[in-house]
Amino acid sequence: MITNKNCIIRLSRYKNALYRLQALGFVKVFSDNLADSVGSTASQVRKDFSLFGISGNKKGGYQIDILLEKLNSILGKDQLQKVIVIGAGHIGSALMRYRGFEKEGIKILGGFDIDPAKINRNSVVPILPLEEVKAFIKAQGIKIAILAVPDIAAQQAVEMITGAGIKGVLNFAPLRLKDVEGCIINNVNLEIELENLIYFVNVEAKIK
Amino acid sequence: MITNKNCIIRLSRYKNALYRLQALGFVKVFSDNLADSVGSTASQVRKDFSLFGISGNKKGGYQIDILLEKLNSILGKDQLQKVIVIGAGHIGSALMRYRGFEKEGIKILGGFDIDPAKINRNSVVPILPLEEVKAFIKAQGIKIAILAVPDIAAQQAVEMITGAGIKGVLNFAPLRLKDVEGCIINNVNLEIELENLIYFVNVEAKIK
DNA sequence: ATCATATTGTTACTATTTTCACAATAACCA
DNA sequence: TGGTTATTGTGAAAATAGTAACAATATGAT
Ligand SMILES: NC(=O)c1ccc[n+]([C@@H]2O[C@H](COP(=O)([O-])OP(=O)(O)OC[C@H]3O[C@@H](n4cnc5c(N)ncnc54)[C@H](O)[C@@H]3O)[C@@H](O)[C@H]2O)c1
Ligand SMILES: NC(=O)c1ccc[n+]([C@@H]2O[C@H](COP(=O)([O-])OP(=O)(O)OC[C@H]3O[C@@H](n4cnc5c(N)ncnc54)[C@H](O)[C@@H]3O)[C@@H](O)[C@H]2O)c1
Repeated sequence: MITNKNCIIRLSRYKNALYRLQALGFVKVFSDNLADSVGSTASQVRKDFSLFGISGNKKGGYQIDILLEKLNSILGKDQLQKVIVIGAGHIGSALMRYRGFEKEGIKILGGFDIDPAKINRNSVVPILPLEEVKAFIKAQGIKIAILAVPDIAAQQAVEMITGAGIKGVLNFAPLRLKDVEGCIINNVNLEIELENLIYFVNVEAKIK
Repeated sequence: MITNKNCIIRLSRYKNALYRLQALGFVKVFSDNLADSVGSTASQVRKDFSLFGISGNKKGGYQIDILLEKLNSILGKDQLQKVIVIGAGHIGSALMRYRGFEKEGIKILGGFDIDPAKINRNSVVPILPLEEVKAFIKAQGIKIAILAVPDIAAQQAVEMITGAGIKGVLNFAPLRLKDVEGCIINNVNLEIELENLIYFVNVEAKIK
């Protein structure tokens, strides 16, 4: 079982590139085409596929539609992925208004907030009171949540939603949440992303 | 010169943890304390420090204030980091309204948009017309930009701002931008982040 | 039908990253 | 003061990730 995060990210990139190639009318693809479109190497592409038992045709490359089917299945794109957002503030609202997730088969079913002023049951993605989140998760069988609450509220929120059945959290609050048994917590820490970028820009500047 | 991105991310985490420890009244810290607070190992902490020539005291651990000074210097936190945002839509606005960057010494000086309706020279972070971006970058000596424009606009936007002196871009558009000589492009691809999380949640579910 | 060629799939190799282990030594204690 | 102990700093080992090489083979050309 593959636990290499970068490898899975590459699979997403291959998938995206394949849709583009398909839209351009291509029916098959070679490992080096695909490598070019995602900025990788042909070896890496074949190695990645090999890890998942994906095979093509000697001299014939890979048939795009079959490849897409396999990648989509690995990535869970053969079923609609239901997601909720906790915290309907700046980031939470931006995510809920974003149309890009739907064409990726990711549907945000609702947002939840403690601030009564944020509640709106009639918006495209309804914003509901936090008290309803547990029932909602259970009723809809939701596994994935995006956490966009202030950092002081994050730990408690995670415990609440994992208690109700959430198995994966994408956390935007800039702190390390305590591991929860049976739940994967991934972080999007934009402060750290920027700090990282700044470091590498400075390093480059020093070389010259 | 260290090019290991994860290592630099860990430095950011150490730094953040050290501020928390300092706020709690601690003056010195041991590698295993620090490891605990960031979810790493004592060996990893000492190795990371060793790579940057940071040393502590045998049996005495590390003095937090000195350590912070060194980490801050490595991470470029000893000077204000000026940033601009291209695209004042949902994500761009959320970022510009976010107060969290300032306490990290990161200041968003302005946003730029092609849509005249978005322009607002009087908001806390002024939103200016895109035509002014080149002059602004040069006048203010800006090196870092956050790109929050629709994907079709992203490539052209990058070329424009790198031409004016931008050396690092944090790109939110879900596509691979062509490398630009002398500029580092890091991506925050939230579709892929979610896809990744979904994969690992599914894998966990299958194990059981 | 045969041959030359292009491309895969996998194994072997290399590089990078993390972990381990322990000598060196500063701090503390009796 | 001398001995004991806790902790660092680092080089060696292990684990992980990525690259290269090439045998196997399907395809298309003649
Ligand atoms: N906005 C950004 O650009 C940005 C950038 C980096 C990190 N972040 C992080 O993302 C998180 C959200 O940021 P934001 O700017 O959207 O903040 P925000 O204040 O705009 O929104 C937070 C929302 O969460 C709600 N909330 C508070 N406690 C809650 C709880 N227990 N349960 C449910 N909802 C709750 C609030 O009512 C508010 O609507 C924060 O942790 C912030 O540090 C934001
Ligand atoms: N909103 C999200 O939650 C979200 C999630 C994932 C990815 N993204 C990506 O982030 C980017 C921005 O998303 P958004 O939701 O903020 O979009 P948005 O449409 O709300 O905002 C985009 C803004 O960019 C401006 N713009 C267009 N072309 C421009 C140009 N050439 N120069 C300057 N400004 C220009 C538009 O006028 C608009 O104000 C997109 O690439 C999107 O795919 C957004």
